[in-house]
Amino acid sequence: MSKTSCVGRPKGFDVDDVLEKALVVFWAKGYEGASLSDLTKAMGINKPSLYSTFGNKEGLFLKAVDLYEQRPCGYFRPALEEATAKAVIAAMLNGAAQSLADHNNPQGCMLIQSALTGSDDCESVKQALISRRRNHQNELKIRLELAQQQGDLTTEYSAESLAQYLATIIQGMTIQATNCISAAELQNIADLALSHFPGLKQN
Amino acid sequence: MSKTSCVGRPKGFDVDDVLEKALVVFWAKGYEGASLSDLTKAMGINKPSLYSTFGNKEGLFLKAVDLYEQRPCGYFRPALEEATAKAVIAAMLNGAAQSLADHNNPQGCMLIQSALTGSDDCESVKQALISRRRNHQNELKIRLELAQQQGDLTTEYSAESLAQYLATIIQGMTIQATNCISAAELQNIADLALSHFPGLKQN
DNA sequence: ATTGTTATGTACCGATCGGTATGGTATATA
DNA sequence: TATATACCATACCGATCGGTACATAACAAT
Repeated sequence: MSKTSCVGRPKGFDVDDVLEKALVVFWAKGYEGASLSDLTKAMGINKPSLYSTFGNKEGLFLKAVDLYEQRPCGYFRPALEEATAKAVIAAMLNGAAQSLADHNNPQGCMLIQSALTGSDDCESVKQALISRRRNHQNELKIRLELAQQQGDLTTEYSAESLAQYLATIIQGMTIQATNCISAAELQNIADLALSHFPGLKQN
Repeated sequence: MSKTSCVGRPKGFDVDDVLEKALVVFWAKGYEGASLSDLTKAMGINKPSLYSTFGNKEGLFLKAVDLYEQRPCGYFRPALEEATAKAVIAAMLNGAAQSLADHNNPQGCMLIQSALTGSDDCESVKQALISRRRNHQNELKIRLELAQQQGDLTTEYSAESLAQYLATIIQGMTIQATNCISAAELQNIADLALSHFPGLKQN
């Protein structure tokens, strides 16, 4: 995408590498809680390098969010690929439980907690995250509609309602994950949710 | 409680009144997102008055959180007083749906969103909110244990698990409420959760 | 009216915020 | 080797951050 610059002094750092470092800082401290000195320290570069590469703080954050959604340990997209509604929902809940309990990562979900509140300056970032959350829920709705067509999810409730319900439970789990609860407790929540999820056929 | 000061110049404002104004600002912008100029402007007082009355920003915030939990429109404590487990859970879910949909308030739940992330400076505030969330969940657990003793909640699942599960759903609803969803959608989530809640007997 | 006490308004504090100007340094092309 | 180009380090910018010193204003007690 960005043409490899063939002239001039080469960059002294790997862009993807430092973006991962920035991601962790934003994930843990939020958009406004992460200062530029926090970021540059973690990334191992200084401000002019950051600005020439990523534009500004907001640009860096949005690229970090892109990375967050695309990283291989994400559970959302793979879950959508499961064969049945029950398998999709199980993969979502179990994936959330495992991912949120992973202590190699900051606690909680970056899409939710990094700009839930903030000063007026971060309104655009807040809206960007809300939009991503809604997009996720919509992708889930489309998958559940397909399940209803394929017959492995009842039509007692609309796919939209069920997608919203599942999204709510997962969002709740992301908050619980910030409350220092154990992996077993998170898994227990996932198990309860799956075993009582509306509209699932027994297989 | 605080003895009425009978000497010296009287305050030019009502303490509870300005605290309510501060509460709204913290609720909407979070602890760090709310600046002192935001606060003093909303409260109609200036900084020395704020500091002499509330100590500092953190003291003001904690007193605002106290007020948040005690205000008459809170649904949590009244729900605990309901007669049966099903009535308690229904009151929680319906109360959350109605409260979160009320556009006279900022979106979402102050206990969750006002310090979910932030700079290192706000660690004590974060912990204070986590502690309050856990206390709420514990009060709910105790109520559900009573329900199990009284026989209107099965013992298939522990009261602790069920309290955590309900807390998760409500916390998820508070996030959904920040995503600009409608009152009807929130109520629909509450209805789904209640009709599929584990351990409830049919009455 | 004087005194003691408390509240208020203004102006200020050092620190940090996000962001940038500048000059030196390292590399590819010619 | 000369030159153009891009990166890096430092030092700096105005604005805002949370918090406070100080003088004045308003009240109660005397």
